[in-house]
Amino acid sequence: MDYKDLANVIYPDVKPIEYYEEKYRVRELPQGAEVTRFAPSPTGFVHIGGLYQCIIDRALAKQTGGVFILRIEDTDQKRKIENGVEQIINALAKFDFIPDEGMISEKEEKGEYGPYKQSERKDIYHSYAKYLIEQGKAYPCFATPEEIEEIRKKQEAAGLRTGFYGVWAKYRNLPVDEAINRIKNGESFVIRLRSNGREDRKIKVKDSVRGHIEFPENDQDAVLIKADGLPVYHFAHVVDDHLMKTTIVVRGEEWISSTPLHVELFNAFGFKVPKYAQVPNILKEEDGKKRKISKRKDPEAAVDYYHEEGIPSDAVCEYLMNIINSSFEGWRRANPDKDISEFKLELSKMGVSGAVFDMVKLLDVSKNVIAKYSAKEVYDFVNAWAKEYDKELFEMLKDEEYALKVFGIERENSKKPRKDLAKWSDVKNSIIYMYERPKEYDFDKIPLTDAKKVIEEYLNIYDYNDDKQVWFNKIKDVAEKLGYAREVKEYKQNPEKWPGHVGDISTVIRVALTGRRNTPDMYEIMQVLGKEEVENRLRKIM
RNA sequence: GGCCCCUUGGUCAAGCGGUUAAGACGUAGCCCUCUCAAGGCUAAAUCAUGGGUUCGAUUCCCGUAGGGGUCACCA
Repeated sequence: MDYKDLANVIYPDVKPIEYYEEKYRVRELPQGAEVTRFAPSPTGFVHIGGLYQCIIDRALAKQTGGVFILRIEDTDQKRKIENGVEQIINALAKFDFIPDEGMISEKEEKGEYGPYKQSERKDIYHSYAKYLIEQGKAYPCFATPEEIEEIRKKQEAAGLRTGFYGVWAKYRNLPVDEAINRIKNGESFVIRLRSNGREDRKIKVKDSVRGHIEFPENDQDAVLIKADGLPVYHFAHVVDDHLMKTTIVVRGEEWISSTPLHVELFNAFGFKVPKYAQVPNILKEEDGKKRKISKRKDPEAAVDYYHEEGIPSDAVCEYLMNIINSSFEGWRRANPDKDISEFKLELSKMGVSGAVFDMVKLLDVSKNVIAKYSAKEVYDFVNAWAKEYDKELFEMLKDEEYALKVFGIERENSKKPRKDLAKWSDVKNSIIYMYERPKEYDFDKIPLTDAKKVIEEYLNIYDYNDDKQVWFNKIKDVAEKLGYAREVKEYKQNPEKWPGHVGDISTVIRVALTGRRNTPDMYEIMQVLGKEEVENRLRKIM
């Protein structure tokens, strides 16, 4: 009885790995092309950190002529939720992340290197596990939870490292025939790596973001295949990324400490180790301390949050790109109209320390992004957002022609478009007065009787067809007639000479029209409201 | 606790042996302006700490502190 017999007892009916090695050929890609992959569990939840990784994955693939894969890591049944894959795909699609290859719906996929859902790759994992067993590089382990606990306690009592290694790896040297007997008796078991590593030897791993990292070799007989027959992450990662020809693994920094194991596994098979880019987490500041942004505590950890708030996905991506490569900001300034995909992302320029998520900065980025949209684009975005999240706004926007005029204020014919919108959820409040007449008026320091006089005078000379210059001169005329300074500058030089200046007069008109003291350009507002509405609103004061 | 990673203004950060230590967001002030949003200008604000190495350290090395990660039949 040898390892081969053992392997045959455990996995009698699987194909040899040569079959898969033959099936998944080397990709025909340009020199230097990167194959990247985003590999979430089907929890239905996309974390902002996941989006961050996707941006890197896609950028690397795109700028090198490579491939961006979406793979689903569903080897843990506990993590699975109904339609989790679909939800992830949809969430990513909202940010224009359409993978080149991999899952495209709950059950469908595209590409030649699948299946792209790990639960459907069981046979493949078994083939590779079998190969390792035949080589004596893996073995069945029958340790019960109680045994494992016992070992751990002994190790702790002795002040040693915990885990299955060296003499502690209880079933590592179990004779083959005994193992076979136990298996035939139906005993539950896992497959563990028979590690060759030594803790007193160092290995150096290159990380594309951090440079070289040195650690002790892995010497743990890590579990490869669980008792349920599904692989553990480490094993699936090695098999999948080898077979899918991944060239660079972008993943969170929590994986750094397991790379020695991964390297050992790649070496055990004789496979080429991919590059690793282990990226920092996005942090949240709380009570002066920084911590990883959390799914449970922080709503902004979920990418859906941004969609609900109406923060354009372009803005979120640009903000994240800022964190990935801070030179992006300068590039954007120099290339205001280029697509984000034209920016050349460089892993070596990436920050390594983990950035605190800054919502204020995001909103600022968002203002700039929105300022570049045309009235029609704004309309389409707002409309789509309102349809889902604000029925009242959606109804308000039914008259598209009018809405386009409203969104065109200080936008459409302006070289310096207004920058006051940061998210679609701000829209209603910022345009409501274009749809509803003011309910109350507050003229600030101007008494109501004076306000009425202003309106009365103004109504006499108001003409819808005036151009902006004439329009403004008429307001100045009203100011002068009522004894207010015609120019703000004059007023500032001798404030005691007048009760106020032209600005106060226009404030009266503004409040009468909109109920607000602060609005965008009043001339444009009046043009959009139209002659009749302007006159009606003004008369209402009287 | 072992191992590993990280540490420049409030935040994101440039820097890669000699700099007045960029820039952006935010904050404050001024200018512009019919108000606001912008825009322009200006200001305050940073190299965690102790040792080395060096003519010279933010930069290189070591220690310390602080933060984070990891030590699962979870990813």
